[in-house]
Amino acid sequence: MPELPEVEVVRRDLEREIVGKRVKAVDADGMRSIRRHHNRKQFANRLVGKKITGIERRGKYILARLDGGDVLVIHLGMSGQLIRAKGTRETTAKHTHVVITFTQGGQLRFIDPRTFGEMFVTELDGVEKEVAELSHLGIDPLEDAMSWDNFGRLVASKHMKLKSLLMDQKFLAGIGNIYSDEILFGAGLRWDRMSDSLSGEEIRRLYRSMVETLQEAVKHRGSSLADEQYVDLNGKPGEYQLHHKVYAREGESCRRCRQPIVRQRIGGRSTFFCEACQV
DNA sequence: ACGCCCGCCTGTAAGC
DNA sequence: TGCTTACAGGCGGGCG
Repeated sequence: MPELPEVEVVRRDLEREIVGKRVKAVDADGMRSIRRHHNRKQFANRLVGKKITGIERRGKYILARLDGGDVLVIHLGMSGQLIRAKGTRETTAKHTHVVITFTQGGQLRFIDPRTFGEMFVTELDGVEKEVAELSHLGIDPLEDAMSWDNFGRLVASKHMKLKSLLMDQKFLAGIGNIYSDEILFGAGLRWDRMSDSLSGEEIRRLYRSMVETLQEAVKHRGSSLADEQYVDLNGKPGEYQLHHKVYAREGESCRRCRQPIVRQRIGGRSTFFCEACQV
């Protein structure tokens, strides 16, 4: 369940590790992970011989720019991992779907048991030079700086429960189940508060909590939970789970008021919050 | 316009 | 012990 902070950690790792490298070979084990392409050869052909010139992020998507203008887009889905390998001799993990080998040696491997993730190569579109396939994405909370009152106007323009709004990728790109709960705790707001009911003070708290929570999570290299797969490019788990205030803490005492954290299931998903601290 | 369900997936763990 | 069921949940699509 990599969300914005986990994807940002991997982006930074990739920036250090693969920028400047040239693709020598591409192996894909089937079509599931590269489903936007016609076949494996077509996917490989758009990568082989290309040099990686930069790594960007849009919400939960990683964009690896290639010389020649194309972009390799990567989404980790629920269980995707990008892992650096020294070479072919390193044992291949189960569910490895794509292996990119560089001319300078070294590999980038895409491992994804649940196969919700994907990779595709596309061109940059139009004057804006954007990825057309990602044009539906909303504001990136860390990349697209904006004033809190502008944020407030956007929030108030919707009539949605706060958690749904935070997780709506068309509105804000990058926030999922873990960080929406953590952000709302930080803001002292319940998940089911309506977005057009917030006072100026509450808007400020929400905006501040969103930015600070995501930044803190990046600092601690993201969240790795017992039942999830997230690790960085070197296979190392994150540590932000140790700082979670509510997520996966049902029955444990609130770090602020000592009352037990409550779990509610909404639409098949778990939501964690403190009934005393969040109003 | 929004809420909610489904289908896509596999690994893990709890329940019978 | 071994099978079945629930759960984890991002995302797109469909329906009310």
